[in-house]
Order: sequence, then C-alpha cells, then structure tokens
Amino acid sequence: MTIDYDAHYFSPRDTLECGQIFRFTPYGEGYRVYSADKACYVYTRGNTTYIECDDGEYFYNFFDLGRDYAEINDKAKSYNVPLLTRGAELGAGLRLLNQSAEEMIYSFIISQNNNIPRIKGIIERICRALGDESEFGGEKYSAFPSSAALAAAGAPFYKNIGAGYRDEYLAKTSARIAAEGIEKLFALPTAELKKELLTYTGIGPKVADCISLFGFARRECFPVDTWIEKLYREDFGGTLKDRNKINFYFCNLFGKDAGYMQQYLFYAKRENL
DNA sequence: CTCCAGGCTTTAG
DNA sequence: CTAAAGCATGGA
Repeated sequence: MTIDYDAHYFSPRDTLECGQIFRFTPYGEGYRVYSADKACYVYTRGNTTYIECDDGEYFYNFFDLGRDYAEINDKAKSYNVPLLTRGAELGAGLRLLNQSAEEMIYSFIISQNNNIPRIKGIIERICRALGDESEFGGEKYSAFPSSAALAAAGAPFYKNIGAGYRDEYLAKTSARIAAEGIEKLFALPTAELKKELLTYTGIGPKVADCISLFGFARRECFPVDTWIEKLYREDFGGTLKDRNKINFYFCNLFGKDAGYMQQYLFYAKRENL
C-alpha cells in the first residue's frame, strides 16, 4: 500500500539524516527504511511524500503522521534563537520517529562516544548476522534481532563485528532484557522510566534520553551530547559545563516539546545551516 | 602524529 | 558527593 502526505512537513532527508535512526539507505527517488522487522520505501515527488509499505498502520505511527508539525514548527520560531529558527525553516520537513524501544536501547548503547557512519555499520552487521531475513519490494533485508538472539551471541561476537569496548554493554543488557523483557517500562512516568533505564549497563543520561524520546515517544526529553554542548555555548551563550544541568536548562526552556526543539537544533548545528 | 565522534563505567579524592 | 582516567575503532 501507499501513504501520501504533504511534503512540506515531511521530508525523508530531514527526517532520516538527523541522527534519530541508523537503518536506512538511499534508494530510487528516496530511501529504504528499516524498523524492527519491517521495511518501507519513502520518497518525495512534487509536493507530496509517499510511503510504500506492507504495514500502513505501523509506518503511519512510525513517521508520526498523526501529529501537526505546523504547530511545532511555529513554536520553534517563537523563541527567536537564530539557530533554532534556521533549523525550523530549513528542516521543516523533519519529523520525530516512533521507533522500536528495544531497537533504540541497543542502537544508542552503540552510539556512545562514536560517530554516525560507524554506528550505522555496527548495527547493520549485527542485523545481517543475527536478524531474521525478510523481503520487501523484491529485495532482501534483515530484521533487527530479538533480545534472545542478541543475548545468545555474547560479547566476543560484538567485539568481532567492531563494536569496540561496548561489547560487554551489549552482552549484559541483552541478557537482562532476554530474561526480564521491557514490558513494565512502557507504563512508567517519564522520570521513572529514565531512572529505570539508567540501571542497564551501558545506558547513561544521554542514551536514556534518546531511548525515551525515540523509543517511548517521550517528547519532553532533551538528550545532551557533544553537539548540544557546543551549540549551548555558541548559540545560547551558556556557561554551565555539567551535562545534567544543561539538560535541565533546556527541558525547563522548552517544556513538553523539548525533544522536537532538540532535533531542530541538532540538525541545524550538524548540517551547518 | 593527534583529535574527535549523539558517553559510560570505574576509580580516586 | 564530584572529577578524571580509561575505554575500541576509524576517519579527518
């Protein structure tokens, strides 16, 4: 099936290249995108963005199509911070994805002290080795592996595929989730969710915020990484050095939509808009 | 060669 | 409690 949507507030490039997702590849007029065990083809033609997929309900939610981004975009501009305004104008087509919570847990453990191209490579090798093979649009792809499969692989496997020192983090956390599941996390209020996520090996404050924001749809979260630290100093005139305090500053400033503002800012800074 | 990347864990003070 | 060292890997 095919879903269509106004391209002004749905740009595949803005949405995929802003660091919230690591599994996508340029394809045809747009991209092939992978999430959990599903795949789609997303592209823009004229003033419309199209999603071709087998599970429309899943990707409607995945691309957050039920939300009005005009409102969010206007709010971003209302702060009169040049970097944020540029991000909102040039990245108007950026949407926050609703992704698989488990996939976010492992993906962002891998992301720590790492760069995006390498993160993508590590995740791709894990999927190819441990994920169930499937097919979409006549081409094969691998699903993101289950926690049971990830746990069975063990630390040496992660070392071999180039995960570096994060090997033990992945082994321990997948073993725990394979044993316990994560069902109980979904009902927790955001503060308690973050506190609980911090008890997993390899998850610190920044990674917990990314997991909460992208995997649990907690849009009030504001992950603080090296890029946010940089723009905090250069574009907000900030002087705090502690990341938790910088996080508090931005959460207080942006409130329930902090996550959207974070994505506009991250994108604008990284793309040098 | 050094520095950095969507930082976290461990240890020292 | 806070501060700093140590951690794999690859690209600039």
